[in-house]
Amino acid sequence: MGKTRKALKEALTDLILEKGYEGVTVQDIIDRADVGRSTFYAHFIDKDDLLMAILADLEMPGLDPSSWKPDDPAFGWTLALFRHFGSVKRLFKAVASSQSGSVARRETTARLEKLAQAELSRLKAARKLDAFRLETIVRFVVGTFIGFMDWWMREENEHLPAEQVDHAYRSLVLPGLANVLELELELPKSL
Amino acid sequence: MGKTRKALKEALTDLILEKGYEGVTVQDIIDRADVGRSTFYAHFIDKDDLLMAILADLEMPGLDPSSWKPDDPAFGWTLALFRHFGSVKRLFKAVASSQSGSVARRETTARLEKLAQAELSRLKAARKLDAFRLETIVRFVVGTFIGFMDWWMREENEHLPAEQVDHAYRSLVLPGLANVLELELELPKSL
DNA sequence: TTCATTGTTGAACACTGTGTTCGGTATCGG
DNA sequence: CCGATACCGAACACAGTGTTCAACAATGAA
Repeated sequence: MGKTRKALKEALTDLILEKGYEGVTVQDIIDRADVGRSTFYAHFIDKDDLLMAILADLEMPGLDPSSWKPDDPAFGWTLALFRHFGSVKRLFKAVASSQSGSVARRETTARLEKLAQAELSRLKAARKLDAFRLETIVRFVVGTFIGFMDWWMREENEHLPAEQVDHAYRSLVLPGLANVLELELELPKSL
Repeated sequence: MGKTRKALKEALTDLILEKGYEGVTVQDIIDRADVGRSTFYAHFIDKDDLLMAILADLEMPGLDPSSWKPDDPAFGWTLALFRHFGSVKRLFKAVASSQSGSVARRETTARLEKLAQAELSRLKAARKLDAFRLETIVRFVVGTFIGFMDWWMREENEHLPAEQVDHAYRSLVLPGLANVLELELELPKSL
């Protein structure tokens, strides 16, 4: 349960979307959640801590590298990722928007990097790469993914279906991977 | 001149590198610069304003789209950009590191987007694109560029020559562009 | 030199926001 | 009804911001 915790998380989510993370004060949060000041600090260390709790609510389910099969298409799971984040759009916007900044962003990035890492070591082509190049590629894959998420979450693009975003992502990112990994990947073409 | 202004800019640059933008207080700055509190506010509105002044010091010179010739190679100027930012590494790290956050980052991004925009409208292939796809591509080019800069500025990668960073950037980014623009670009291969 | 201008100083202040403390109240299972 | 647990909110100490002001220093022109 935790009715109070939930109220606090919802309050912060709302407020971030209204005026950005930096602009929200603890007072704002407890007013909105209708909760006493000391109660807030009984549940969370500070504002950042509450943000992390919200972040935890958008865990990525079913994106477990251990469930991948050897001949799944390369990076075939990106659509599922876009779909998942799309389904928790509101939370994602609050948590990963450029305003809420670094805290949550680092977390998300780290998780995605593990995914990409796993995918690359699955593809035999990655064997040719030393740790250094591998890290470059991982950052490229994840950085662009986050970039597309940011772009998708902008008001003008919100309405786009996950399929279209994924298609754009793959059109722009996969060719570069194919190039450096010396792999053949199915490339979508027109944007 | 502006001896005081200079002292303040140098103080903030130092301090950001030491403990991150958020952690620096106005008191820290004026102590380091050996300047009175009121003097600080006589010169700058606030900490952000001072940061912007530092940012202005890394203007990108000679990267003027109007100097490009019609048959320059596509995106041939990225090396010059990497070189330039590399030459003001210290400033760049202070100003654009993930810690100093959004303010400066937005500025830099906006400038780079203008560059990329200009380049795309120079390439005849861009004619086929509507504003929507064009914006996607611009964000991709600039987002990845900033991503590479971030990566380059990490302690472990600092020593890399601009040429190598540019090579990695082009290897990963250009193929995607070639794909969606239906262009032939000279692609560097191995990372 | 004298004088005015311009830049600088630092103490004092009001203000906003943080995180803690504590006595008191509400709620609820047993 | 009891006691445990959660919650309340006022009060507080603290850190940081941005402003104000009277006084001081440096410069340079007349």
